[in-house]
Amino acid sequence: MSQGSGKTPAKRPLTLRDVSEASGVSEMTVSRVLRNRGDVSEATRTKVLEAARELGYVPNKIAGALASSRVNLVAVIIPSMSNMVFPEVMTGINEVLEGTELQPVVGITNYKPEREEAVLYQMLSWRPSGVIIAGLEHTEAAKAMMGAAGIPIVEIMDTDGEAVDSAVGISHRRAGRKMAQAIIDAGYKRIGFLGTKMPLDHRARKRFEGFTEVLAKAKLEIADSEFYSGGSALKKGREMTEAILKRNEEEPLDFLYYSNDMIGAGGLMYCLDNGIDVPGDIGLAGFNGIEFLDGLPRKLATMDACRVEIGRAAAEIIAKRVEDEKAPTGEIITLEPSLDYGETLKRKKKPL
Amino acid sequence: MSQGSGKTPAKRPLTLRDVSEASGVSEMTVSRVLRNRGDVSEATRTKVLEAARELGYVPNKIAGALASSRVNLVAVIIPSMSNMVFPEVMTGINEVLEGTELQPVVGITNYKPEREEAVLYQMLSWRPSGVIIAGLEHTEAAKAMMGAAGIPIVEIMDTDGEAVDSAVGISHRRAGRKMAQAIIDAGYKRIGFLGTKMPLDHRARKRFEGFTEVLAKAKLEIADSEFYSGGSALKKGREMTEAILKRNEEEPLDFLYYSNDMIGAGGLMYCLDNGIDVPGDIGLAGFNGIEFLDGLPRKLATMDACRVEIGRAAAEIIAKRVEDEKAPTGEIITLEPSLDYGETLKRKKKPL
DNA sequence: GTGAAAGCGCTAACAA
DNA sequence: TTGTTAGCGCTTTCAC
Repeated sequence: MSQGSGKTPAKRPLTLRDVSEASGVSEMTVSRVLRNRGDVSEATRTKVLEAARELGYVPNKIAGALASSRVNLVAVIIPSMSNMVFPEVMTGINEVLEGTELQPVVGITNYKPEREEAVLYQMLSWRPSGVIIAGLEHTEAAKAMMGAAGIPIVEIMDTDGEAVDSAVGISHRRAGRKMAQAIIDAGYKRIGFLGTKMPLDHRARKRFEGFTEVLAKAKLEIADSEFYSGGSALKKGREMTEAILKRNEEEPLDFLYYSNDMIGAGGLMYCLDNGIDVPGDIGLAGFNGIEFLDGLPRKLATMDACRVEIGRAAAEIIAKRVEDEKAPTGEIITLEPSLDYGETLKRKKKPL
Repeated sequence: MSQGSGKTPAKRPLTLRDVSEASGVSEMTVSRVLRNRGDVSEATRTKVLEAARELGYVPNKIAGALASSRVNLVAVIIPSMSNMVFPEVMTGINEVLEGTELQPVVGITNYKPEREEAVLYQMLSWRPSGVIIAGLEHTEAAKAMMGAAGIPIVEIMDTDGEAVDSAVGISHRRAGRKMAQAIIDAGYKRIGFLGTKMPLDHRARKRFEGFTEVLAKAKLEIADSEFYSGGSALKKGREMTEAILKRNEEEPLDFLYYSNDMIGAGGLMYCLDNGIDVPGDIGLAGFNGIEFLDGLPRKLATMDACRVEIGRAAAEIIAKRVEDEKAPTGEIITLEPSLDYGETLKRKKKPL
């Protein structure tokens, strides 16, 4: 059976040569069999496969990759794994890569540019076949590395800016604008903003910019805002909502725009627990369109960030480029975020 | 600056030799500088570093790993990334590995043994320094591979069974027993069970077994049960709760035990929305202790699975073994799951 | 259909 | 402190 079970003590890892000797077939042919390359007679193929299984041989990809200068790894570099959004992007990436030889390898940056640079460097040192990386904002060094890597690079989530190579995402500015317009159309006037205290979350920033821009055109502005960092987002949503509402009792807010669905859900619960009429007294909206929202007592208005689709499209770009060296570079795919009114944002008062 | 920016067109990836030529220092010494190994004069060190930066050189770990037969990768093989529990395990693993040269590489199995086997094979073919893998149940082939790999293997989450090498986790049987005892002590009698339809989730199964075992000792048994698969767990929790309660109206249930916190949260919301007195009319409990629960209108009783701690301990075992070849193998660490009564499970009626 | 020779880009071990 | 010589385990290439 396996190397460990009996005869041979597990010391030196097995090599092709061991399989070659055990099967009486040359290393080269063993290699061919194991990779399903070239013509090999059924007889030798069987001999080799048997010997390999018998020994418990696991090929050494390090050596293989060095010799062939082909590495079937795709580096995926994202800020975090704990906020529901990136796991969904991963789902999309996996869906596509499962149909290929390519394997995703994930690196986490925690929204820190210098960490991103380090992770990218580590990843590139394994000479992956491609890179999928969140965002368009990177250190100069990171951009230089990606520019010089000579492999397909896909920047995801965001298309408001300059891509190194390809990009797939939504315009967060546009998402912010769209939400602002819906809120204005519904007749809300005193709008509060609640978000994360993350100067480095460029996408949240861009949404905010688009949002305020449209408000300004309607002669409105954010009436008050509240920021948090760390902790249970649901709980923070509650707490911030309570704080911002209490702070504005003399001149009450009539809408709360949350920078993500989780704090939005917390806010919704706070309102419901306190008998606040949503969306009558106050409207609410989040961002992301996480599946989770379906289970809430009332469906939160949100805007879908097309996460799975972004993952899929990004992986497809890489797969295509790996398959065909001459596939076009610099492809930019802008998805359209869709607004879900849920049950916490009134529809437009009157048609335009 | 970088290779791409100007003079040299990005074609062949840069090698040590390029840096060697650019700096007029031997390849060997360049290698030493880049790895901070051995004594190198400050002068040459500077020359080399400058040349490397100038060219935008990124070392080739494939070649390095092959030459040194050292790979600073730790394979982490887990069933899923989308249920809050494994991201937390990852947090623990990262915390520890960040202090070392080691890098985690994650593979996802979707609770499928054959997928696990394939992922393991892929991972081992990169000759990682260690493996952290969820669960104690694997295919025979997978166990053989791990046995023969000659690297530290840590099976995590569960300690009810035989480990290949080391293990860190809780006893899920014990967790089930403990929860059953608390429920019985609180005086509940008609207990419903709600869980996932996942024959391959061995840990859920073991909890269930421990749970029913203790009920049996108290001459009780599960009055009814409900299972789901896929979809929004929160929503499913609601739906299943409604279904199981309606189905038992003539002889009402007084406790619902959920196999995870997310469906438990859905059930809690259902009860609150429908004016059911929790934990008076009916008690509720989940499993996992996810941070998320803090934001609910009422804190759900749960049992902490020690996820971050498990990740930390597993990573520490690997790190120790990598550092010291002769560190002991076969270490088993059993953590104690702690019961959190929250606000949905009454305390014991009277002291024993 | 099969095998032999020559590296892939780096590092261990030794020499200078 | 620095350089030289052999590989690491595979695949490429070319010969048979």
